[in-house]
Amino acid sequence: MTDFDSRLDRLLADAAKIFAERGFHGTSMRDLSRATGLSLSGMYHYVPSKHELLFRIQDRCLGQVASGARRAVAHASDPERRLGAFIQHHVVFFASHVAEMKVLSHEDEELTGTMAAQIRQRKRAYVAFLTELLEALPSPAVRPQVAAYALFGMMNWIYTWYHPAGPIPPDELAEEMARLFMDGYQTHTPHAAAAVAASQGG
Amino acid sequence: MTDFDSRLDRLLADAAKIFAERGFHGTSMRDLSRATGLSLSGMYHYVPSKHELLFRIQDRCLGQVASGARRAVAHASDPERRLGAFIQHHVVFFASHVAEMKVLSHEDEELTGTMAAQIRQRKRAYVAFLTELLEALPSPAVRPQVAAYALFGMMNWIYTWYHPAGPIPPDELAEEMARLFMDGYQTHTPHAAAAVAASQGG
DNA sequence: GTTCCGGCCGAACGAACGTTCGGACGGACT
DNA sequence: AGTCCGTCCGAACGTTCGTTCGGCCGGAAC
Repeated sequence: MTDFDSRLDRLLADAAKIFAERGFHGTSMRDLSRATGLSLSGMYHYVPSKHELLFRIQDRCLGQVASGARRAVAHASDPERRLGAFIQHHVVFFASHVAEMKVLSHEDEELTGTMAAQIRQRKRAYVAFLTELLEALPSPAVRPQVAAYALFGMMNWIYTWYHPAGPIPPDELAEEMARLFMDGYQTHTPHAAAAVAASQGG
Repeated sequence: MTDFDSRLDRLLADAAKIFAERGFHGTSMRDLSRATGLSLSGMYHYVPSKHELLFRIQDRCLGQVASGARRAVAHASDPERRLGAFIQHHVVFFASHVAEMKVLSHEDEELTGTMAAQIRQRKRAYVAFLTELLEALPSPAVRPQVAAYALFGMMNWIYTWYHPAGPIPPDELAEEMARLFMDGYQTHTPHAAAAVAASQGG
């Protein structure tokens, strides 16, 4: 990796943090200048525009979750474990890349033209990937599409309340969300609830 | 209701629509002027600032969901039905007030000072209300707080993909989400799945 | 030792921003 | 007829925005 590339990476990471804090429109290039230590005009040697900065952040992050998910799912044998692996990976990845994932989730409609189209397409592919996992595991009551969006909502909402350094470790949160999605909050089917309780020694 | 108040209501509704489309920071007072038909300075007869406009939209909407939820829950007898009523109401309300609810969900960190504090407090109360419903209905595997945020995520994510006029009617979506939250996607407990399938004649 | 070039900057550009101000208009009161 | 007040406006305020431009600087190339 060249010197230029590593400096660019640093810029993207810093920018993601500020975008996550103040929002894309709420952040000025001067804010980024202050946060990165680069001068206002200096940043334009790494990126041709503020929008491209957002695009690069989103595109890179999307590539990382998607390829990570594919890798995680590949290791699992049956459809149910595959779905579990997807959830586990997405939640843990989210927790360890909060800024980028918040920017990816929250600044969804700020890009236009080609950049917007490319991000939209990659997002669709990622959603389709989950939908296929769900279709391989049909539910009697819930449409796969609805289930996919509901699950993404559950997981992506994380950035509004969850603190990775708080009392709940990321992998525990992932486990809890996987269980919630697969088995439900489960209060009115005592036998199933008891089975789950027994299986965890509680 | 005075003439002034009804005009203000109209302004808030129009502004909510534009805020939902372009975001708070992405919307200029000139955009709102164009959309409402009022002049740029004319709008300042109804509201002292752009931020107060956002606050009024959020505050009113929050009051409506919260009181609606209380009303819906009051009619239900047992804890499980109460939770179901809450979900049903929240989803259906969301679907019929998409713009306002999107602004309420998405423009969460744009207010400051007193206005931010007031909205934050009312939101906390609304979350607490759901958390109490969940605590009255303990789950063996999922913490009520996690369940509450997961459920809100599932429901509030709606604005990113759901179209009320599309193939899925709001009350059907609500039903599906309630079932998903309570029973889970349910594929590995055949007896429970079969029971649900039988109960709906499938 | 001179040239060259990538990295970086200060200063400035025109445009757009939220907000203000003085006044125009018209119906209700005296 | 004259006054008042709520409604609304055009024009402008100062500020901040994203972006550009000309040039400085230091090390590599010749």
